[in-house]
Amino acid sequence: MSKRSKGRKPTDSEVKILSVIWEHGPKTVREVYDLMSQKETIGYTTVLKFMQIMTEKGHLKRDTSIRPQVFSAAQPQQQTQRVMLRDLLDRAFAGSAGNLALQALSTKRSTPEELREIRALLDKLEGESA
Amino acid sequence: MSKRSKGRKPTDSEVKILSVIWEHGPKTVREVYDLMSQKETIGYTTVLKFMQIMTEKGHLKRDTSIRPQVFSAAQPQQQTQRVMLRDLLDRAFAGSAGNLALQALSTKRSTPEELREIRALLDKLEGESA
DNA sequence: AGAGCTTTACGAAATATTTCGTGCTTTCAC
DNA sequence: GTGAAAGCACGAAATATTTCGTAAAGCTCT
Repeated sequence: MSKRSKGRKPTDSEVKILSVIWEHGPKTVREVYDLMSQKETIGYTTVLKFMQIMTEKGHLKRDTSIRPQVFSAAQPQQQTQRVMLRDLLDRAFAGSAGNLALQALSTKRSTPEELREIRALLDKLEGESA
Repeated sequence: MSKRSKGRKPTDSEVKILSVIWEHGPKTVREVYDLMSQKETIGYTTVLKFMQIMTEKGHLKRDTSIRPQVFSAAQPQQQTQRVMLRDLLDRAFAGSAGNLALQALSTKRSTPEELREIRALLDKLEGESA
C-alpha cells in the first residue's frame, strides 16, 4: 500500500458489499453471501476475504465477541457516498456539481418526494447566495 | 479481456486523460503530457501508453494521417459521463438519482446559472408526472 | 544523405484488485 | 466428549491497471 487506504474510496467490489449492509443492516459473512448470491455467482470465501480486507481498510468494523461475527459499516453511508461523489465530480465533471446533478436527474426518473426535496434545497442555496 | 471493453466505463487514469481532451479539445500525446505534468508527476510514455490503450478500447480515436497524431474523444463527453454516473448510481445509490443529485448539490457550491437550469428541469419533470 | 530530436510501438515490471483453495478453529447436536 | 458442519485466517493464483524502458520509425535541418 503506497498510500494509506483509510478514507480512500472503496473499490467497485467493496461498494457491492457496502450496499448490502447499507440496505439490510449489519450482517454476517454468510448473510451477505446469501444476499449477493441471488444476484451473481460468487464464492463464499471470496465474500469473506473482501470483508476481511474491508475491515483492515476501515470500511467495515466487526463484532468479534459474538460467534458468527457481525460486520457493519465503519463510516456513515452518506459519508462514503460523499467521498465517491466528490471523486467522480472532480475526475469527470470538472467539479461542477450542478452539471452532475442535472445529468443525474435527466437520466433517471426520480420520485416526486425527491424532486420536492431538491427544490427545497435549491431554495435554500439560492437564499444563501442572495 | 474477459468482457469486451467497449462501452465499459473508463478507469480512473483514463478519465484523467479524457478530462484533458474534454477541456482542451483534440490533442497530441505531447500536449496532453504537458498539461498533465503541470498537476502531477507522470512519464511521457505512460501517457502515450494510456492513449494507445484507450484507442484500442474505443475511448479515443486518432488521426494517423497527420504527423504528431492527434487524439480526440471517441464518444461524446456527456455519454461517457452518463455511463459513469449510471454506474455510481446503481452501485452506491441504489439507483436513486434524486438522492445522488441532492448530495451533489449539498456538497459543493453550484453557480446560480446551474441552479436555474436544475429548477427548469424539475419543472419539466414534475410536469410530466402530473 | 545522415545526425539528432521527436514520435510511436512494444514488452514487461510494479502495483492493485478479484477470486478462491486449504486447513485450522469454533460451535452444535448427539 | 466427539465428530460433523460452519466459521475464519491465510496465502496465493488470476486478472486488471498503472508505469516506464528500450528501440524502431519518422521528421528536420543542413
